[in-house]
Amino acid sequence: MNNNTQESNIESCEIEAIHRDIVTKVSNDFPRQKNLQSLAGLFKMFGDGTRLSILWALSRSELCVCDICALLNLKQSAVSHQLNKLKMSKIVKNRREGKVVFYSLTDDHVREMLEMGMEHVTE
Amino acid sequence: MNNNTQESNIESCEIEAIHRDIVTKVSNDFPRQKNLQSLAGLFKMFGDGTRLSILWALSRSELCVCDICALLNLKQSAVSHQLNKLKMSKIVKNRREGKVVFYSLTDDHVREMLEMGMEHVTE
DNA sequence: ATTATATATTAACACATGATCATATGTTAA
DNA sequence: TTAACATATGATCATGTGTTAATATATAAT
Repeated sequence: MNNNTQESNIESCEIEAIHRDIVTKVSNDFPRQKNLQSLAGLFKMFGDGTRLSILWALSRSELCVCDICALLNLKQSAVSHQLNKLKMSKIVKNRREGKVVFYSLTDDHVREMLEMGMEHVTE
Repeated sequence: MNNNTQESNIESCEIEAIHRDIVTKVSNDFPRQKNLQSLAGLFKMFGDGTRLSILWALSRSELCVCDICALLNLKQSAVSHQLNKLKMSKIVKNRREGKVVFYSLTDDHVREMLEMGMEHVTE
């Protein structure tokens, strides 16, 4: 009877109240903030047309910067900047061979995510 | 001998040249610009901490706006704005029940993508 | 009708982001 | 060393984006 009682199934939402049972349940196996932020950061890298094109290309073959520029018709500087971001995010890696730097995906997870996403879009 | 010949495996990159054979190969089964843009748009929705939290919550249970606010400790306005974007992107749908509006994921693809991404992050 | 509650919308602002240009760095060959 | 080339980096600018406060709308109860 006192107001500490958590009454569920009552649809009042005065300040913070809600369907408390459900919220509690969802709240229990919720990812750590840290992981959610990382995940958002990962998705963010996929969330730009230029980067996504680059990633798709790299999912087909290792490529040098110049290849990517030609393939996607982008300025070298733009490509380099985006590759740097992708590298910071550990999504791509690179190796130098003389003057040329080759980029490739760090692992197959990325490829899978691209393809799963593409399914969603094209279905 | 004339300069129309496409010499591959020659590492010159004067203006647009490159490893032309590889570029051509990659270029062939490249997604349509339209689809790439859609896909980038989809990933962009996942690429924000607030939205991602909301989506993760919704992947566990249908929730009303108020539930989400309480669960994630966010302002109602912020939640409403992000839910609107997610709805525009066809990632979530909603139904009204009296004063309360319940949101849920439109399909299971989203859940799969979230989990696949989380694997990548937590491994 | 009036009130209370849940959600949506608008405008404003601070901040993040991508493209570009100019320039720097690193590598090879002469 | 110098020249040529591939790539990287820094600064700038225009645009995009998330949050907020204030307000509007919608529904239900009195």
